[in-house]
Amino acid sequence: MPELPEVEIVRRSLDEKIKQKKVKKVIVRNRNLRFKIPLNFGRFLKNKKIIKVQRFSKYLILCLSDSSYCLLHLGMSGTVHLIHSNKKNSITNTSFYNSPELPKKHNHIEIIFEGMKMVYNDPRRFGFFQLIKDYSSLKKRFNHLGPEPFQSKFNLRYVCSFFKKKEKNIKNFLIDQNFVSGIGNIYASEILFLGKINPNKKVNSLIEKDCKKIIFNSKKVLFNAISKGGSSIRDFKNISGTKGSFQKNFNVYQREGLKCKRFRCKGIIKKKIISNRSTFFCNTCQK
DNA sequence: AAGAGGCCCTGATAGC
DNA sequence: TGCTATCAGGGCCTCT
Repeated sequence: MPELPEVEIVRRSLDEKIKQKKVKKVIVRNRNLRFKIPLNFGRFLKNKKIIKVQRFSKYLILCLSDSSYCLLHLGMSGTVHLIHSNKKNSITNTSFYNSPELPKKHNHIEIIFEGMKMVYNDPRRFGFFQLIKDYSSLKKRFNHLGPEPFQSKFNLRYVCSFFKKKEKNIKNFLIDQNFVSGIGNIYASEILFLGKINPNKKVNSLIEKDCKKIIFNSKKVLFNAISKGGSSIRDFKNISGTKGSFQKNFNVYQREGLKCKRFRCKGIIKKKIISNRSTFFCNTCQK
């Protein structure tokens, strides 16, 4: 599910629901995620308040009351569920309602608050939690990441200078988090379609106008996706169980063999594997 | 240094 | 029905 827009949707509902809540208890059911959940995980979180929930790129950041942080990355298949209990003060037992949304398998972590708990589910285990002791460690943790498309640092000078002398194709760069962070495999294809740029094009052959289009459309696609509640493919739902609808706005992603949606374009959408990831584009209007 | 490729996992679906 | 192969929204590591 998760590129920047989907993570932002999760962040918003999480922030609304658990802000100012105090962690009463943590249950680690399965420590095996991308990084093994450390043994002190529960102890670290217990009795701390969630001041707010922030996000950078595809990372959720739980800001804790002692100025430490708990990072959460959803990987490919991570989902967050909030389960409300009907009875207060009975958190030691299993007195929570089991939401119909909560999967039976792969519930790794439960963070229990007054009256509700947050459950992290992740079948493929590519997601992770990380405990960060202070702000400078948090900065360091994100050091390798490029700017988000929304940041002013993601500007023409930055993009052009990054592209100089680089031999990789543009699709590859859009999903390269060192270059720009938050764009994943779906939105990369969509961004290139809007700019009429062929995903195979080498970045050192892009002209300034192309770079401008990439910057503009990166913001546009992500912004639109957020405003539609993200994309729900394979039944992604947000925390409240509502689906996003941006998948209805896909121009190319998962549209192999279908007609190009661009006005007057007679092209057919092609699918090509570029650096091991499916890439969709119109080979007529994307030059 | 940059780029290609492989790997970490489970589950859904397609094809036989 | 049941097998196998392929693919999936990400990130990190190694090798050249």
